[in-house]
Amino acid sequence: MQTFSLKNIPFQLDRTVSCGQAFRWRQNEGFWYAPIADRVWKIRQEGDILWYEGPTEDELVRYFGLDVPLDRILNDIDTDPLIHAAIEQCRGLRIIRQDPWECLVSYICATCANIPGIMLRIENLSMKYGRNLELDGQVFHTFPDAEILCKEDICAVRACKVGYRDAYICKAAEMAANDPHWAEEIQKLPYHQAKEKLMTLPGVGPKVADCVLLFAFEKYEAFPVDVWIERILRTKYLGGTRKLSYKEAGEFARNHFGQYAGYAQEYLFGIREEISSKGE
DNA sequence: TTCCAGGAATCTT
DNA sequence: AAGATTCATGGA
Repeated sequence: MQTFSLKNIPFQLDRTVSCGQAFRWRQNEGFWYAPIADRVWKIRQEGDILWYEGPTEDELVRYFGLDVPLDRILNDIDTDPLIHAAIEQCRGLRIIRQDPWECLVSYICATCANIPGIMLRIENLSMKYGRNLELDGQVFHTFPDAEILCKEDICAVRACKVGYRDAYICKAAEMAANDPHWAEEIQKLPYHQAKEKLMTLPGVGPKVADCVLLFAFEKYEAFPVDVWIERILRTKYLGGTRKLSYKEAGEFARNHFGQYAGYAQEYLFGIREEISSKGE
């Protein structure tokens, strides 16, 4: 087991892995476990110490974005009382740098589903098509490569209970398998062009594209607007009754929160239940 | 049972 | 350019 010192590095592991941005982390006896790429990662936080095994230190820092100047970003987006409260409550929540392929399929599976439902679908796909890994007597499954999924029949994929998303997943697999450099190309593009390119895939609309850009491509202008975020913007920021269009919501947010609007989105998402249950 | 969920595609106005 | 409908599934 290795250690990493978080001195002067704000980080909350629990919040970061359980806030709904990544779908494969599970807690067991004080540790968080997840299959990341080809290995199982095991990690826990005690104050400003991380205990971990699985990744190298560089991989750990990169995945959790520990090299990102979080305090500076939070200071930058801290433009009103509500986001201020979210920052107070969630400080240390970081945006994870996920694998682009797994992230893409995950958010294709995320449409019209709650977080437990998304996790189930990802797990089903991985159990059926991934490879087995084991740690501490627990079995994990790698996320299936595009090269594997693109050879699958739509019906076989559908058996993973992905519903109408079956064809979308197969199409995405075909794209990724035929164009191994797709992710590098997206990475190079500025936000709006990267988004347009992702949206050429069936099953990838503005919301899914924004999630993938934010959680896998470090495009922090991306501001995913789901039903929760739309409700918060409408009732707490714009005081309106009319439902906001996706474009309106995103433009307002980027204008209001600035270049790190994506972080603001994740912090507001982090307190979505509290906001919604305390009445309009 | 009913309603809802990190929506998108397709059809109607 | 906006609305309404449909899609499939599981959680609450």
